[in-house]
Amino acid sequence: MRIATWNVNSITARLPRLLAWLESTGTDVLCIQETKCSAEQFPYDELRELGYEAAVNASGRWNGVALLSKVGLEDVVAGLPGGPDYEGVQEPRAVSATCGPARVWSVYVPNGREVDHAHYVYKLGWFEALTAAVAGDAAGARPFAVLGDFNVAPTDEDVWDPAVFVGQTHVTPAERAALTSLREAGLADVVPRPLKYDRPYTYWDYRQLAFPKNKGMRIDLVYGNAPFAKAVSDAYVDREERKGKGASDHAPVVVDLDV
DNA sequence: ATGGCCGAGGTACTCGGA
Repeated sequence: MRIATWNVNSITARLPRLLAWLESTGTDVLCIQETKCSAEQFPYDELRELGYEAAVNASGRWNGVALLSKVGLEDVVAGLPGGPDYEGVQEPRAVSATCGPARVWSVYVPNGREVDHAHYVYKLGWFEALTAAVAGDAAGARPFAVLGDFNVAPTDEDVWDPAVFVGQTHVTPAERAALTSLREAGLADVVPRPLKYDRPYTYWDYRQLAFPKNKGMRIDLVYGNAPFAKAVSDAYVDREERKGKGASDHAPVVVDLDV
């Protein structure tokens, strides 16, 4: 089974590339972030024609997540149970379902904006609720994984120049400790291989030629429990999808499982 | 080739992204 995660930065803007990519890769399950669409705008029909069922948690121009599956989509939960509000709103940042042999979450963790900003406090609270919500499945015998845009670079090796990020979000000890807590709950960082260069970055800013210069970050992560991690036969970042006109600023992370 | 931001809402420009 092939499972992947991709922050598409608007499913409407990305639809032609998304459909072509799904067909060319034969992906069975895709976790999508930043759909940036309302529930009504979601392209169910186009995806159904390619054989995908969809579970969607989306409410407009910001955020929004989805799960696509060709191998079944059962017991869908929209949202993060026990998750915090931001400015009084439960934002659409999580959706989970059982896809064939695996239980899967698609998550779009809050950005945080600036260290100690209210959004940063929200980000840490969101991680805390996520860890509590997944603890049971993480310790279970069924293959289980949380995939998505975690908005944290796990180590200094996961940013193109650590000096540039000093004092900024995505690299702080508190954010990295949140990832450590997830690992302590039983999830392992399934690190993909890069298709070029030495580091498996998944995000490159649109500005200042960041992609051609490989000024990237690894912030799109696959956190799987032991049965999931044991089944991984390959994992890679599809940087080809970051090329050219009409690309997202994130590349897909693809994981092949023997299940 | 991979090239100096992009997308949504709404129709000027602001917000969010990391």
